[in-house]
Amino acid sequence: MRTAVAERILDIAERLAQTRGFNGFSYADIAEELSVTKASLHYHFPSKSELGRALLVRYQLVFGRALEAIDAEAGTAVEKLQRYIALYDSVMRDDRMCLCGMFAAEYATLPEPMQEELRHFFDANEQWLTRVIGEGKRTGELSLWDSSEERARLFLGALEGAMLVARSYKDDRRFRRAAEHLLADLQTASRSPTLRRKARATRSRHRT
Amino acid sequence: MRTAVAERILDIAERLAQTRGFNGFSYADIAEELSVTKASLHYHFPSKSELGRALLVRYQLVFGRALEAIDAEAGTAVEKLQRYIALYDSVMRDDRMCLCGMFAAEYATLPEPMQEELRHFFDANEQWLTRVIGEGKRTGELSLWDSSEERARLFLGALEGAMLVARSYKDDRRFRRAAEHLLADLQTASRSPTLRRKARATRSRHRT
DNA sequence: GTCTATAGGTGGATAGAC
DNA sequence: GTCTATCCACCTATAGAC
Repeated sequence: MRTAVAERILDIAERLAQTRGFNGFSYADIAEELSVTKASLHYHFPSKSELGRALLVRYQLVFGRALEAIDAEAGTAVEKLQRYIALYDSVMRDDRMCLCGMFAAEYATLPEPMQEELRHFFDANEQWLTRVIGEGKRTGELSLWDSSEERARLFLGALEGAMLVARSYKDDRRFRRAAEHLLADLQTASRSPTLRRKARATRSRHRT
Repeated sequence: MRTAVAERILDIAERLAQTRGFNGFSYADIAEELSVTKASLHYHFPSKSELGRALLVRYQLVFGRALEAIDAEAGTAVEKLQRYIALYDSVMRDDRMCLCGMFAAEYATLPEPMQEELRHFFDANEQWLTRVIGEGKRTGELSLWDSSEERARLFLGALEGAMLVARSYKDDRRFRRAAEHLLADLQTASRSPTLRRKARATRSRHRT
């Protein structure tokens, strides 16, 4: 179990990381906001690398619990995806970027342990989305011409990208619209014969 | 007209910015690669802020010319979008992130002149995409249930996000697949009555 | 234009008193 | 656990010789 001070440090560091990036804040920033010295912070998190890893581990834990709550409470696949989008939306409304989207941009500069945790986050999200989209496919709520996994990857990437761009305009409606349209596409992605031909063509291209 | 040395500095800075971010490289990095001293760099670009702005201005110029070339050479809207995607794909194959996607992540830490140039880049891209998608709509190549502008924003954001995530896996096929599926959605986004109802609902929600 | 030298600041991190 | 004091590496930027 982590101390209350450590949690406060993580809270502040998380917000700074989500707004300015991992390379965009320092121990001095946290220290000032918490009204302690930099040295005190090093007692709780000896290195910034360890602080960053702790941020990612906690973020995944919270995110994972949120996904479990969605599974427990939401009925249909569409409802689940709507609540998944709402998770991202609440981050945007707080003028933040998804922590992992932010770290993905800085990937090349991150210590290896953080890179590993980051991939783990994306893997877990893709797996959850793949499952939910697969459920929706089976129940007939969603109609895709491609695989649930491909669709999950597109979905995740598109949400991250929509956040990224919307932040430059400080316009969270931009994000919400993109998210809604993305979900609408899933619910309707064409059943036309033309489309099915394309799907076959795309799939065969990927096999090569 | 800019000197050859200034161009080389921009080339190196651009690659560093696209891989490590604007806050992820220093004058020392460029100096070492160019085998000159840091002081020499300041002769060409007095401050890092000005260097960053020069990067964005040149990037937009090159990108803008590429879009003009697409307009001149490509026939159909689908061909244009394919070539637009190819622009991003060539960046990915070089293990880079779109410069502007990268800067978008660091937005909060950028000097104001760079923030302005960044929004300008996204605006120009959205306008071009809006026009091309609108063309495809009129010719019947594309079938969307929402506006060309909304679709353009989703398209741009989704490409940026797909790049962002794919880079964490050093897997450019990930990006290509997402891009292909995104385009396929555009070519087919459902004509079903169910969809049209949804479109009306979405539009009315946005009016409020 | 490029160099040496350096200023002035901030980064992460540690030692040791309390 | 938190502090003061300090280290050293690195950052952007400038002065002035060549």
